[in-house]
Amino acid sequence: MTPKATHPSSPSAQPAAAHQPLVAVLVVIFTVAEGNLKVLLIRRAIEPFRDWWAIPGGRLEPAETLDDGASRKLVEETGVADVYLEQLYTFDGLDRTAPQGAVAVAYFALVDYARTRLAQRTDWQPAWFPMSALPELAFDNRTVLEYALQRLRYKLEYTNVAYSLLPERFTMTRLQQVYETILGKKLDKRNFRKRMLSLGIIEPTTESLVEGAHRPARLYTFSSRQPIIL
Amino acid sequence: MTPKATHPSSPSAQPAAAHQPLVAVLVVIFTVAEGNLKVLLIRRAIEPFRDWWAIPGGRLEPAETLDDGASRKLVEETGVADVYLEQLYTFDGLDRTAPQGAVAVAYFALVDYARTRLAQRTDWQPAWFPMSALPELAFDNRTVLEYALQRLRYKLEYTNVAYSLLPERFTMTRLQQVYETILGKKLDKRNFRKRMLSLGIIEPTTESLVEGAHRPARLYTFSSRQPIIL
DNA sequence: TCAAAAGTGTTGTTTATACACCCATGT
DNA sequence: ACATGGGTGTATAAACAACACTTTTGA
Repeated sequence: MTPKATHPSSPSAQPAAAHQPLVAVLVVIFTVAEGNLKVLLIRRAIEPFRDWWAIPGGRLEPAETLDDGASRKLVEETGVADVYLEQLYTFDGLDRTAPQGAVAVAYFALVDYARTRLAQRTDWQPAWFPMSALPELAFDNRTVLEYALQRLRYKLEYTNVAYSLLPERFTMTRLQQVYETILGKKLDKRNFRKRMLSLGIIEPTTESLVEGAHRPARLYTFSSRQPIIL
Repeated sequence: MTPKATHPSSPSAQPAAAHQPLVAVLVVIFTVAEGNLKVLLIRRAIEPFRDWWAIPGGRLEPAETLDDGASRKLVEETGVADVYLEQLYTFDGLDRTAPQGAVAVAYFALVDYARTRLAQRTDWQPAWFPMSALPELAFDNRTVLEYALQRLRYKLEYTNVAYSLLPERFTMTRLQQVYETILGKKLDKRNFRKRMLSLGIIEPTTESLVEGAHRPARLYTFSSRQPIIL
């Protein structure tokens, strides 16, 4: 959803160019891999905070909407489109190097690790970091990540956004692991299965996955791959 | 809460001044009065949409944060401070008169009608409108109002934000009317009282209010006048 | 036949809903 | 004494939490 609007000009408005804050978009990209919730960070190539890790982002292109800018950034960094992407919050810039001020419109996205192909750039070095082991971050990007994580945890409880973290077909255990990883706690297997099925967010397929020296696991799919509030 | 952050400059960043979108703040100010949920609108004094009704807002002053700008607007229009005020969403400008684009950071506020003193300005004419009988609005401000109303309804269910709509002391019936007005439906009196008290969001005082030819009503206060997630 | 993960039901507790009468007051 | 809004409890249904054993497979 991207409603659009703008402001009435105020009588106290300044001359157009003076002190107009810069606008940037940030995209917090989450994935679940190897039992960890991971976030994509890039290494800054320029001052300020040169060589520090930071949330990917940048300025809007001419005539680009915020949503479009966020989508573009996401594709540039990971190669994926059509994933869950929502506006998170708009932060005041702490970038003291921008004397006119800076405003960062943050988004967050959920991607299936297996589908991502990170941009290979020597100046940029995008890489996944576990949320539990973050490096030191430029600006106050840590605050942004914590805010995004909190929002993700809430959304997981009352929406089907997990669809964006998993492939077309998956086992119930795999889905449960994704929930457990993000929420940071163990869940009861029977209650979890009951809930997922009774809420109708996933459906069994006729296929199963033979994986090891044990009973094969039924494969499931999401009933909808559009965001749904339960 | 106002976490702050900014962006890493991108290698694809444009020259600093070109196509930089304008930033404005919008403040959706709600109150409950006369059995209606009302919103404060102003009449635009300038083009575009001159003489149309619109959500109050404007540009930031030099070195002003978004939260500060929203607070300032709120005080300018209503004279009240220390009320519930939160960032709502950032909208893409549809203001085609701004060729470089425009971004509107929308906030919403809840005020006690009895405490407000509207600015008396001939060029500005702030006035309360029931959400159920809005005039035609400038830009697509209607979308913003609907988004704000939806958020308010959600918040009412799982927070104590109603404190910002009522005076220090109030009757249980008054509180219930506020909920009913905003949610747009009748609530059961006994269940409502049980819930408010068991969640601990309000507390009885020793006082009561003698009002008419019937039993006096006990007065209550909010346990906290800070926002609390229940 | 053993190890490993998949799969499956019941019970108790908490939370939400529905619903009707008595109470204190002013006129 | 009556009209007005204030105030109270109980029974049912629904949602959630706790908990242990059997099944299917490969080695």
